[in-house]
Amino acid sequence: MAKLQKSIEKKEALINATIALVNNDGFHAAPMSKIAKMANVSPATIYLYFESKQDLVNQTYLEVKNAFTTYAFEAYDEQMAVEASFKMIWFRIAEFKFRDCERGLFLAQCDNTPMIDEESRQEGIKNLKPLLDLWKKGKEQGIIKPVSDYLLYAYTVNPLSYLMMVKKRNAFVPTEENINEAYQLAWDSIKLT
Amino acid sequence: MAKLQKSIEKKEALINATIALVNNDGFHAAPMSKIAKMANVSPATIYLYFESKQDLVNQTYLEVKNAFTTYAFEAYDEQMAVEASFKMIWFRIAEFKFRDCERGLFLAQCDNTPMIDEESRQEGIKNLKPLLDLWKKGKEQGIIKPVSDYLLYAYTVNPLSYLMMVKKRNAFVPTEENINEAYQLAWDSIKLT
Amino acid sequence: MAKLQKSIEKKEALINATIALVNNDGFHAAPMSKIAKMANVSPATIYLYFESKQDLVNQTYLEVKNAFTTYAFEAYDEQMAVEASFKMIWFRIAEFKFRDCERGLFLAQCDNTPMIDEESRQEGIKNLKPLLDLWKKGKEQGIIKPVSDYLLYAYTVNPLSYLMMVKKRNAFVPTEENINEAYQLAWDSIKLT
Amino acid sequence: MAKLQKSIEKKEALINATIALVNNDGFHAAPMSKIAKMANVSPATIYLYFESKQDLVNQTYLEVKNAFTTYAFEAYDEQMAVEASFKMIWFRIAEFKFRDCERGLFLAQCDNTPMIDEESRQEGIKNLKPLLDLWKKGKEQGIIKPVSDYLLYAYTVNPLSYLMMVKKRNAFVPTEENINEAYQLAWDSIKLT
DNA sequence: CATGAATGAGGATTCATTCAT
DNA sequence: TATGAATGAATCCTCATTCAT
Repeated sequence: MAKLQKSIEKKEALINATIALVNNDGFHAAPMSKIAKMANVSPATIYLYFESKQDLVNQTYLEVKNAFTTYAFEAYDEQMAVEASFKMIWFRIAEFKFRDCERGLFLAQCDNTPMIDEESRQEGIKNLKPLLDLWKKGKEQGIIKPVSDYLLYAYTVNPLSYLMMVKKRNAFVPTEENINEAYQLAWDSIKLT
Repeated sequence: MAKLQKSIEKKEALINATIALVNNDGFHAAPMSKIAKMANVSPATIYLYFESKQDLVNQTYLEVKNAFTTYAFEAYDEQMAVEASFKMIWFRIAEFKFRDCERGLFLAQCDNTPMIDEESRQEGIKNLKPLLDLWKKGKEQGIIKPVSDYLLYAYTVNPLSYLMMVKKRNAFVPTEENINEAYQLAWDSIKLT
Repeated sequence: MAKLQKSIEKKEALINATIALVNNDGFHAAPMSKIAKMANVSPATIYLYFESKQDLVNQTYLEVKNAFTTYAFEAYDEQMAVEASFKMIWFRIAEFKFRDCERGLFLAQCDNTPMIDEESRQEGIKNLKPLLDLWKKGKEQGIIKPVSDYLLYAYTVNPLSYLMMVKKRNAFVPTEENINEAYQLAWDSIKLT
Repeated sequence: MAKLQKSIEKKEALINATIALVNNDGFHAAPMSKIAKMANVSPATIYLYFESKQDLVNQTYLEVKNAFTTYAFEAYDEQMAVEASFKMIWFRIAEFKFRDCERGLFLAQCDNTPMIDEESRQEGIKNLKPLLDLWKKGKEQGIIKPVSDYLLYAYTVNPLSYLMMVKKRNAFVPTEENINEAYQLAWDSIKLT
């Protein structure tokens, strides 16, 4: 229906505005009035879709996190070999982050900041299940080091957040080749032997 | 002199309060009034030591970054072998971060947020020179992968920031053994062969 | 429309409050909070109508200056003789100042104080054009002394500001007769022969 | 004594600083700290010489007003004819104001602003006695118009304040000849016949 | 006398949120 | 549903004044 459609579009616009503004200035410099203006909406309208600023940010986080993991695991197939699976997922993660730079950056800032409710954070983590399953299998098969998932995450996925950051600041803009190198570092880090 | 001493103590107290409050609530929820209260001074007093809130945060960042790198490179000796050097530095970094958790966390938040002036950020980066020198040597000697320093940093030092974060949230509190594992992941990631 | 009407009323109320408070206490003792209270609005509301305190004062000045000159020159007719014109304008000026004492006083304070932006001051001066034209004609016809307009202004219009001041302080409350005398002083001052 | 001397110098410096700062920015933008700095003195020191900021400004006013009238009436001689006396006094007033521009301006601002205590204002007015006496004599002798002293003041002395103002703003810088013209306007204004 | 450090009260301004329409 | 206007609470910061030395 047209009405529902418009409603969804407005919500989308608000979420996009939130991402853009929080990315540039941080949470504390992204006032509701600016978000509203950027989304071509009255400040009051935001409260038709979100309960509060916190809620807006939380939902934005979840929305992006969902898109992120959906994309990452879209082609995932439990039948594939561990290393191949990991490689594919890792590259899809990288692809998402570097292609949709704004969204990737936003996630990074959420993950490194007391900006998101603990509840939403937990919610976001659930999405990673396929990756954790894969790691479990990898460990069982003696392909991946038998260490905490937190360590595996810290050394494979999280570095990409850092690289996003420096890219955003134009300190280091990674090339295709750099991405390949990065994958190698990630895999060498966690693979057994 | 007693006066100078007191002055230094007050500045120290303000910096500590800033770290604590920014860690818990983020920049946007760390008002000057709270910082003042926590440091047992009047809000107006802050402005005797710092020009503005931004200046306070910048200086805090630099202070901590200095303490951090000073500690990390304290025992560094150019004569040592590359791997041994790296291991020592890495462990000192880890030690600093996990021992002085608050400061480690504060740095992580500064590094992943548009909270710090670009100028101060640049200033902070300069301190890493010894590590960059070491990597250069390592690459020349064929011990470390010939990739950008940004990649090496992303896969050795930055993961520690992530681990700090999850520790702070009590999601995963690393043991001594975990630290050792983490080092192994870091080294395996960047070493050549 | 009712909404627009209310909006205008509110702006009016703010301007009136500004005039009253600046008159009594001077710019430095007319805080936005007091102005808001006197106008029966929240401090924040002021910023819906004015960009800043400076803007509020500038606009108030221009508003009053406009009302003032509009009134002064309303009945002005270029065809009239110079002396008659001058007399009429002078009396209208006097009438405005003494009838709407608050506004007259406010202008006087603005004109004798570094309170108004230079830009707004220039804007306000433009309104005087009819008087300057009249003086030009008077000089050409040998009726008015051939001296700078600044001198003519200083000896005809500005004295009224001074008289406002002393009236406000209840030092000397001019009667109808005093006004007539004042006019005589003004005219004798600038007329030729 | 050297000590007393130094004390007087300090007070003088404070008064000069007050004049300069109030002239440029108005009372509200002349903080004690700036005044202290300009006088090369600690803020606390001001309070050894003046009870409060208000007291400082009041005393500055009286000091300047005294200097002003002292100079104006210095050569006054009751025996002289009325017109000659008036001319002399008027020119000394003009001379003071235009030579010591800063002080002249300061007086003008004090006289047109609720900046000075009523008490100090009254005190300052007393100094004008010689001029009032002269006017009285002039009226008795049928030389000066029989109107209120306030009117006479408004049309002879006060215009000079206005001319100071425009000079300060570089709108109109009076020449020697302009001053002579101004005197003529003043005298024509109040003289009888 | 003189001061630099310290501060409580208050200033302008902004912001998340609400309400009348 | 959508809004522009409105606001109380809070934010950063300044200032006149005081106090320990």
